[in-house]
Amino acid sequence: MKGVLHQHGLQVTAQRLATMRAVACHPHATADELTADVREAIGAISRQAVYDTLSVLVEKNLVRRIQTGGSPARYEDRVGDNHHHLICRGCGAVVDIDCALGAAPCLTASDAHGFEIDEAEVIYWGRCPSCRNSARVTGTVEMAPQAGSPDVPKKHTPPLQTQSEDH
Amino acid sequence: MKGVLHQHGLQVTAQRLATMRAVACHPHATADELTADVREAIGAISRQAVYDTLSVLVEKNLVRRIQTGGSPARYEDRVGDNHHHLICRGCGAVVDIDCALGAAPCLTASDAHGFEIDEAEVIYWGRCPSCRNSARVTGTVEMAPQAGSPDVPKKHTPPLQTQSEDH
DNA sequence: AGCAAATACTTGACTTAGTCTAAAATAAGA
DNA sequence: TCTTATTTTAGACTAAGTCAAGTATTTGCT
Repeated sequence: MKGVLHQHGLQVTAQRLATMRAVACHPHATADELTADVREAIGAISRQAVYDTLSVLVEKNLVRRIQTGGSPARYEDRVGDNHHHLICRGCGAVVDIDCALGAAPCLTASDAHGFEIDEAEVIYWGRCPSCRNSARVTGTVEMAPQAGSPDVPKKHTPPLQTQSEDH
Repeated sequence: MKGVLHQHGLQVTAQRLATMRAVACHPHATADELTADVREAIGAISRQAVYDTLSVLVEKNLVRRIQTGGSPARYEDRVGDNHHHLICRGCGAVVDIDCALGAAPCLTASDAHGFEIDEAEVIYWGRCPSCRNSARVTGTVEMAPQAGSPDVPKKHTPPLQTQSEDH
């Protein structure tokens, strides 16, 4: 792990190592969650140091940043293998999905408009099993909610069940 | 246009009509850009009214919200036809791309993990022709920049050349 | 046309996620 | 060990968007 940093011409610091470890242990975690995790591990770290480390790692292609749908950026370890993500509209859980089409053919757009394409990001949006259930339960109750869609969990304090299901 | 609002049980107001018109004229524009546009059209509108109108339209599936990569949300008119987006890493320009695979087969994930998938969002990341050129020009200069990647345009005041190339 | 109720708009404070800057601390090479 | 370059910290700042209370506009009804 130290070696990886060194190879890329980066100084080896406790903060960086701990941040890398945190990303490895909690795929799809937000910067805030990672900060909390690193704090538990090494006592203290500034928010800024975590952001900085993550940016450096993203730049060096050691970590991938996933930024979607208004929710804060998430980070993961799995780079290089073109895999995609399945995100629950209800609770925000993120699950890895292997590319439906094999290696990287989904990189091919029908018409590139002169662009030089370097990545095809695919995000499947849906509802995880438990959110499907709870939506159904709420739906049967005969208590017509005042306003707002009944299934969107009010946006505050997202449950954050970030779990990876590697296989 | 009034009819569309009416059909969905929404009150017809000048602000809403103007906002709809703005989205139609400027696909992939941000809320701020749309606000500016509406102000030109009808004199004044609050930021909040624009956000509110856009949210309602998104909810009714009359407008699609595209939220990616740290840049502010963008809105477009084209709904219902499963098309994708090609975004320039340099200037943030967004271009519509017809689905490479036909109607909607890209909705099929290899393993849905029990999720009920309702949308597959595909974003192609790359570099538009003009950003490719300017990067090359800057690259030839023998002036080794101090820090940061030489091609990322400093993040401030994004050029916002949001242009749609419908065909 | 006029009126009451429902819906929409305005204003301005607030929140969240992230960035900038300058100073203090730390690591690496001589 | 000393010096210099790089990192980290702290805290102010910014951008994008949300919340809430009060005011204004639409709409359906008479």
